[in-house]
Amino acid sequence: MSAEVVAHPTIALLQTSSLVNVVHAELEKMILSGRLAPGEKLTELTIATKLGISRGPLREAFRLLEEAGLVRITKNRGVFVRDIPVEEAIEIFDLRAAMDELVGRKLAENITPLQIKEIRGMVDSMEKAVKEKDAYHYHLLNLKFHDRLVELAGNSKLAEIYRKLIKELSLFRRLNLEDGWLMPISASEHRQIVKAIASGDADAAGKAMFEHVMDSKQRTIAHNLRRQLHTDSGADPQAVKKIARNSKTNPL
Amino acid sequence: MSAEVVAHPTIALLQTSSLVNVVHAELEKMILSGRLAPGEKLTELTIATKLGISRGPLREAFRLLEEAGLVRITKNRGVFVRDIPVEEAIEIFDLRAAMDELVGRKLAENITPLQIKEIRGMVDSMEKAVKEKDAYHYHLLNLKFHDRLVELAGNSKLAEIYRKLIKELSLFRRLNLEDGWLMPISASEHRQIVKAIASGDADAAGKAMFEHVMDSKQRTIAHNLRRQLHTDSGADPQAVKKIARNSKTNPL
DNA sequence: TTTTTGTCGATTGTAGACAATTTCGAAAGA
DNA sequence: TCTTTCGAAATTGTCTACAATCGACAAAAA
Repeated sequence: MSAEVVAHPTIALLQTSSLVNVVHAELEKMILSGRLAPGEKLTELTIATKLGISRGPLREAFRLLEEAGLVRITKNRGVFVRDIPVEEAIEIFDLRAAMDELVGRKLAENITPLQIKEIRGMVDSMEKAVKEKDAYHYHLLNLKFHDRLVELAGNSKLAEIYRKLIKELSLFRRLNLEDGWLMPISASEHRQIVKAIASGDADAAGKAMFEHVMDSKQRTIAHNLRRQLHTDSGADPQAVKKIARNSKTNPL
Repeated sequence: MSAEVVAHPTIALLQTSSLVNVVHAELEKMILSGRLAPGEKLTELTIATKLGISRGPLREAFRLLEEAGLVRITKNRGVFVRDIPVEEAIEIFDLRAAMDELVGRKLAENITPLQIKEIRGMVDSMEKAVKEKDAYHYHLLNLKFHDRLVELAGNSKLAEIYRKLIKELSLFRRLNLEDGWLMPISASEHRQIVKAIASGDADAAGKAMFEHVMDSKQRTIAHNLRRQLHTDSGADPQAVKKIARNSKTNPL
């Protein structure tokens, strides 16, 4: 008979993680944290040497990142951290809004009292961060809050795709971290979302989630356009206005 | 000044497609067509030799397929065509239903008369296939119909993810091709979808799309369970019933 | 000066070799 | 007969080497 499998952490790690997995995770972390900036070139030999591995596994990790939308691979040119254009960010926000609406509906119908307590606690933490004007901590809590909501909705495929979208989005909005003045608004919306979910009103919960994401989209896009106007003085104001308008009137 | 770039087909092909891309496309085709069946092992050396390439590019192609959810890679064990479990198929259907509802809403609001004519033509073709009892042709037209609808919805990210989901689903439901007796039902639902879209009623169009996918899910799951009961005589009827019930009462 | 062409260095694409691990069958033992 | 053990063959993981391609700069031509 087979003996009971006792997972020793180190052994389990060796069994599951190849160089490809480790490198993939490491690169993803570096990209999402911004240590590798959008547009930056990832030279194979440089990175491979830095990590102490050969180019083979690294190239495999690159392919994983490519399919996930985090890097762009151009033949004979190399690998670059992807730069998400505004249009794509808008599309992702619209898609996310739709998915989150579903999450809200689903949660309003199925959430347990214990889970309500849990997410209410997360909102409390976020309001605490607002009071302390800790934008970074708020940012992390915000991500965790939405991630947990999607997880609780009970469709793992939905959660998987949602997380992928969030990762891609973070390539676009990282520079948005500093807009601390928006935290109070965002926080009150979270409070409202939890309230709607707890009330069991699917329509209200779905609407609250949808609106929250669309508001977040407005804030992010507007902030980004403002920033672009500052840096690229050559930007076409007409085009910018057009994008801003579309981003408002196309809720998907 | 820069001369106009005239794309010579062969040169363009060489510039864009590396071995990895070609092999990736080829393997995907083989998986989706069923020539490589779910659960089947993909031995590196065998395939590399058969394709006349080395293992390096092949392994990179495997990573692309892995991230797309078409194969599963287990360390030191190898690469296997993924076998989509019923639970996951159900999740995908639910997700698809939600996405298609959005597609319906969006189309009802924005579709042009020319586009209406186009999709109406596709429905005509499908009804023709029904009359001729050409299940295979109907299947292809059906895929094309839904793909086109998503494309017309105007959110490329949505379309991209939708297509990915369809590919994964096809790993589950290929065996469903022969349920020819359901074609008339499906076809009439298509007719109704186009009608709702053309009427400009977003709610109706969204609902028609949603219901169509959920019906399709019911048909597919039921057919699959029936089939499993035939082959695996050891299946637990209780569990089957439970799955069937959940698949009905959890519209996401 | 401006444009074109040629060459070199750097980088990516692919192949092959070796090491590490798993699989499978045969032999030994219960 | 069934289980266990052992080892060879098959397969995957990783590395190194070589070929193909690109980008940049210098030299030549207009």
